Amino acid sequence: MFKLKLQRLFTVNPSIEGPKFCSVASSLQFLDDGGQTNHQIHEHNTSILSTQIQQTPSMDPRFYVSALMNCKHLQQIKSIHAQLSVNGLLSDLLLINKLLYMYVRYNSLDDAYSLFDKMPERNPASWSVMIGGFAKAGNYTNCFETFREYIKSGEHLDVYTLPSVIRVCRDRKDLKMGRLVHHIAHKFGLHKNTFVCVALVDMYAKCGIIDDARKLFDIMPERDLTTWTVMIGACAASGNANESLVLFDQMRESGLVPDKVSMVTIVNACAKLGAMHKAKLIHDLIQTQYRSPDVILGTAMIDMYAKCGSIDSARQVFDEMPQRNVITWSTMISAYGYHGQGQKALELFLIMCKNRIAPNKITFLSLLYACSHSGLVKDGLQIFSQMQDEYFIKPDVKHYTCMVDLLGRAGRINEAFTMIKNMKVEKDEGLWSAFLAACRVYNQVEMAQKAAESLLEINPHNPSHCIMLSNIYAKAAKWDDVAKIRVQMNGKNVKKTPGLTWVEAHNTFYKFSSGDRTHCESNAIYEKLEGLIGKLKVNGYVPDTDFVLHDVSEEVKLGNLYAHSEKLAIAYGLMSVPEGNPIRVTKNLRVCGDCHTFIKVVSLVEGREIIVRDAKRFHHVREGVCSCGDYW
DNA sequence: GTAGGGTTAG
Repeated sequence: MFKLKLQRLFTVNPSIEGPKFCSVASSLQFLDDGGQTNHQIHEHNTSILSTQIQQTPSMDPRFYVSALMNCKHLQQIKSIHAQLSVNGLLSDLLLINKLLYMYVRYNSLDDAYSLFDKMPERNPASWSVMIGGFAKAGNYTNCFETFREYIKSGEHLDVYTLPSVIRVCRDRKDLKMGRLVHHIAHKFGLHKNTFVCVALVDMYAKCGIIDDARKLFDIMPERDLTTWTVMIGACAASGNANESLVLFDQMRESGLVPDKVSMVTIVNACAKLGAMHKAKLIHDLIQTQYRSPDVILGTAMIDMYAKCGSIDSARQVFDEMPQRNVITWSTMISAYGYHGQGQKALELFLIMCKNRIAPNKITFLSLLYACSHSGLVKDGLQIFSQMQDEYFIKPDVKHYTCMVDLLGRAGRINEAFTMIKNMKVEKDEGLWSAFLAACRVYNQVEMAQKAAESLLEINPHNPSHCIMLSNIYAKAAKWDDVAKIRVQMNGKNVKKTPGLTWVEAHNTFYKFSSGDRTHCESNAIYEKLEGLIGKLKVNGYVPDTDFVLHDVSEEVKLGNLYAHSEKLAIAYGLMSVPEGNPIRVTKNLRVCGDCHTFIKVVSLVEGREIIVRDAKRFHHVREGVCSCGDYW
């Protein structure tokens, strides 16, 4: 139909060629795309179009502008470019800028630059399009270089260029350049522009300078939805998701209504925090505003509920979503993984394949992770082969790490080591750490030493490697070696990250550190804990001092264990969370083995469900049994 | 011609 119409038009107007032809063709295509079926309207529009072309002089640059805008292929742009050359129109700045813009839009930066380079004169738009093009393409060197030329050229700097350049600084985490651009913005009086400020806030935040980001945010003359959203996301990214929630409320109080993007940002903050009470409130808010979430928002909500400990709510959101993509499915598979439901992850993968959703690298990573955390060694090995043989996805170091973890947890240390030796991709810290952790569980001191040496070679400054090796020596009672590492660590000024646990009660979080006495009900908490441990011992709980990692006497070891942050948090949870409700606990590190046993016995003796989110996964503990199957 | 969104090993 479309072809026919074009042919007819061409017969009526044989003079139509090049850009005019493109323009007419695109317009007709547009009419077709609009589902316009009325034949008469078609005829009418077609005739208006041809009359216009006949009446307008062919040298009018406006024609070429509209023809350019209608281009659908790079080849069309090039053909118009050639026509402009022939007609001597390459001195029209507006037209060249449009051409430049189209080259950038169709990712042909070489064409764009060769045009830009030859331009006899340029205006700020020319610079901005070229620099923005380099920025979007991730061509940092050319972006900065062209920006430098722009500044040097003495041409007026308008507001459009800066955000692109700042975004590049953000992506490269180039704080030095970022500060320089900030300085330039001041110099040209553009530092109060909202677009510039938002880009700067985002840049500082992503470079880890959250204080500078916040200062800038606080003094901004006007804050729109995007500004707030950037700041809310920045807080969550810098580890202060609680502040994100505070800002979100302030934003709403200021009269702004969150859109989908800001909802996604706050949903993420909630996921980071693991705050179930907030998750429900935000879900309600989303439901009042939208009939159903879009793919991105829905996916974020699945992740939020999963990370807040409710795999059932996550699945419900998943089931109710009108549209899902590979990321949605992968998110749900990951969720089953860190909730220790490997079998469900595998089942979901089968359904996903039946639905003809093509899995990607991350889907497989989530599957392998799920297998490793549920002890499904055979399935994991099979998935690993399937990924390569059926889907032709090459494993990267993360997939190998999962495999090493899978084999290592199952005690198949030699197989894991063979895999590491034979793999063709570069080995990193994570890979060796996974292997080292397995060596530690199975007391393979010599293998552990190999791993630790590789680790310290890759990164001599990472304290956790030193701590891990010291833990292995401690477990093997090699106290001399422990002492040596401790001395090394002191010399390097490396310290162990302190363990912290939060418990959710009275719609808020209470934080505990090891041996904490800062809570106002501290005395009662210790009393509760003491009574609890007495009760537990009667039920067969024996403190496991293997997990105390200093060379101290048994008595002192017991004392340290006794006041671990998770024990204090759970004691307080028992006091303050109403009976019948689960106790929700979040720990910044992984739960130690003794605390894990403690939690299981508490769940049995007190008849309480305890949901623990540690640095890597969830433990659902009920009636003395943990969902991780003691396998974490 | 300029700013903000989802999954991922240890």
